[in-house]
Amino acid sequence: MSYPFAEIEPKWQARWDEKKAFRADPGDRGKYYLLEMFPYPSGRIHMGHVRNYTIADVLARFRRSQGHRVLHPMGFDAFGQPAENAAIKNKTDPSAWTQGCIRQMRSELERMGFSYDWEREVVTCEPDYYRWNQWIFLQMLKKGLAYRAGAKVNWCPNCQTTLANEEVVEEACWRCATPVELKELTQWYLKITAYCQELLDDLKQLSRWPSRVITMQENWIGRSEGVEIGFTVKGSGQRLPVFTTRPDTIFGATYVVVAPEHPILKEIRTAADVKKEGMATGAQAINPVNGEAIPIWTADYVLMEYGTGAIMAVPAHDQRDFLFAREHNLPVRVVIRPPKGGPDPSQWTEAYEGEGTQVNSAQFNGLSSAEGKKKIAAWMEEKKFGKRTVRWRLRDWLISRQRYWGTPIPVVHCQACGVVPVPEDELPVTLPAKAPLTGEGGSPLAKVKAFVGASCPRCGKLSRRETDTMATFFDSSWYFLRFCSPKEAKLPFDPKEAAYWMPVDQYIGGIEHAILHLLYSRFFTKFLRDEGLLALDEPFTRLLTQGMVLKGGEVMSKSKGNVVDPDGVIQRYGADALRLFILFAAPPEDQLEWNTQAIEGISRFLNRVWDLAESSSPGGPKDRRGDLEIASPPAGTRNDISLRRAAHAAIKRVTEDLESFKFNTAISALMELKNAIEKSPRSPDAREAVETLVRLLAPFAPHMAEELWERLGHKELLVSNPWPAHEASLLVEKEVTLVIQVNGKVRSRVTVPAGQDKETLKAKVLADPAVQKWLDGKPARDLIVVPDRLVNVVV
RNA sequence: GCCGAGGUGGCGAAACCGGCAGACGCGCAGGUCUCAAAAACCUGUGGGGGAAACCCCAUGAGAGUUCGAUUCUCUCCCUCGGCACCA
Repeated sequence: MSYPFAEIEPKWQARWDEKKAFRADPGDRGKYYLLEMFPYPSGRIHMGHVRNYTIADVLARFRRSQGHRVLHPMGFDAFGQPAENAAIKNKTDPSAWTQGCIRQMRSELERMGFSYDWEREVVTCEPDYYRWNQWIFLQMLKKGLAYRAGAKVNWCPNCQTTLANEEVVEEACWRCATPVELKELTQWYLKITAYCQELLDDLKQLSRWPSRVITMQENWIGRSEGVEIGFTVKGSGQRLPVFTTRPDTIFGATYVVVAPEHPILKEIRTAADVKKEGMATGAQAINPVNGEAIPIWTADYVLMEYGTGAIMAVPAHDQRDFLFAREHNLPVRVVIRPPKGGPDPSQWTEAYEGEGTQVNSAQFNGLSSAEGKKKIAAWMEEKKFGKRTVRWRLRDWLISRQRYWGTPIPVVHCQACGVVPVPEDELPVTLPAKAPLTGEGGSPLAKVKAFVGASCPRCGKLSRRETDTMATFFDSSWYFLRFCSPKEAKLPFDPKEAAYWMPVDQYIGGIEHAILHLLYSRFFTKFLRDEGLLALDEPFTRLLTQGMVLKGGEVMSKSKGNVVDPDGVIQRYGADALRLFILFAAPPEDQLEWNTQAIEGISRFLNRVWDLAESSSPGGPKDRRGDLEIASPPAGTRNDISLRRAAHAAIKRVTEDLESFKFNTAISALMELKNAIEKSPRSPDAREAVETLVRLLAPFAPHMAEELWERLGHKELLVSNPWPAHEASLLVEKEVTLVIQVNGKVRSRVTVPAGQDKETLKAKVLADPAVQKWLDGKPARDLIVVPDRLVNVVV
């Protein structure tokens, strides 16, 4: 029979709630802000949530018992398109749908025993929250960091809305995988590119982030240093700047390529059709460094959005140019001689992109290409042929969405005054309760007459309210600040509270947010710092990205039909067993394969801990093995300290493992302690060992730990009990068993007093019959001693 | 192609700073209890040889450094994740 988890789990959840046990109250070891990426309220929690939040909860409980003042909040990222789609499908409205989902998820999170300070709950679709989205937007507008621009934008024909660059994955919508179209639209952007350099540089401060996240952000920001070179069109003299990172190859340019959308094509060509894969324009460009006229081509391998939309082609030293030149019979001129192989390009099968020696490069001949790169760039700048410059891959962030369930963008379009911001004291611009939702395109808000009609804040005339809403990534870019003072009414957050709690000491979430959410949050933090509301550069000191939960080697998903519902597992095994399993099955960053048999094993472990503790509590029943009488130990002498030692070794190990997030080995240490107690049930130290086990178990299986703690006769809550400390003196070994190796192979063992010197050991080891046998009469050449561990006899 | 992470029993995984490879758990095998089964409990469990003592092999493959390598260096193979006409 299992221990009664179905009774004790709700009992302790209610007790913790009653005692407000998880409020962010003072502690004497400083603050600790622990945050998980808050969930999108989709209906039910899934195993990914369980894993994410269990990892965090163990840390929260551990830090609390160490005396930290822990801020561990939870909220809901409640705006967004899925709620709108679900509302259409279920003939309800997004607000009601979302509120229902939140209730459901909140109760599931409570059933897991997660220790949140629910008084700080933040729900982004509440006007109390999104008014501050609008406020932040207006500050950005004032600073020119929010702007409207017409451009070709990514458009998802299925979702009927625009997408940010970050939301396009392999040229398809990140949400529904529909191929993305380009559409010319006037939209709202945030100027994240104003912070390019800082977003890149400050990655260096994030030494506690996983390196792959850093790399992904670096690649996404994509800084390249190069030279913008002033080519001109032959005849008209019109400017045609190109961007290159390889100024050392300028003398090898044999043609110029412009993007098919390049505006210059209108000037130099009359024919309207532009062959995408590549065609000559007939026009020529002048290379400023040598006055040479080279043909201008157009091809779609040159992108209008990057650099200047035009390149100088150096087929000898760029593989794409090389292939293009081969195909169109364009000349190849070598200007970097490789260390091996000659400069005859007709022999080449591919471009040489490495370093070498400058040739065919006028006064720069003979220089190494690395030197040539610097000298030629400097020379071009001096001669005004071009200027050194930096280009970024990162684009500004498109935030307009043509959807209903989001934060209204707080501006008004006036015929006379243009775009006019809604005054701050009129915020929030409230989302109307009802709007005609069809999912068929166009902003639903545009069809709500009462919403659209607004008087211009400047001239008072009837104007049209902006009907696009904000991308929900806006909402999640600063929610961690709102948690610091969730009821603040004058500003998005109280700067004093933020100064105390920020930065987030530990952030935990999925790797899928490595770019979007984390980059946007870093941007917002820097902006709010520049606004004087924050005094820090980076919001998240330490980041843990947990691995995915798989079943049958695949991510759990409805379409694959391999979803394991957390609630079902709780009913069958209890929340404590689920928590323990998910921590034990794999290290937190690794993928985790769901295994029903393994959770049976965890359940077995918990039952045995229960029996051990019960049999040692006053009047408790006997253990199921029937031979334990821990409650009334025989009047034994304390000559055997092995169980005490085991208990204190467990304290040390679990503490260290928790510090370094090694939950799986921490749990195996708990299992070892349990095994040790079972082996010496009559030891006079059994009671202390059991209590230690219960205390160490508390962060992992908090309900069982509280219940057993109470049954062991304690009155106070275990959550407010300090974390145990180990007695170092107990762990000092008086005797050690040394491994004896001969030539690096284990041949024997010897038990000796700890800390014995080499000479004494040598005599002992050489006298060992097994060593004698392997020496076979030969003298020992050397003796390597690793203190209290190993002796290696070298023959 | 570039960048990042990784490859250890039948499975999930351990192994501090270069020092007993496989802790802990699952599974499996044998046993106890039972009319029987399940549950629970006990014992064993990397591969090979041997009656046993004990010996040999083994951390993707191959080399190197070292008294000693899962750990450090080099080459190669494979898996997973991210980015990708970025000039």
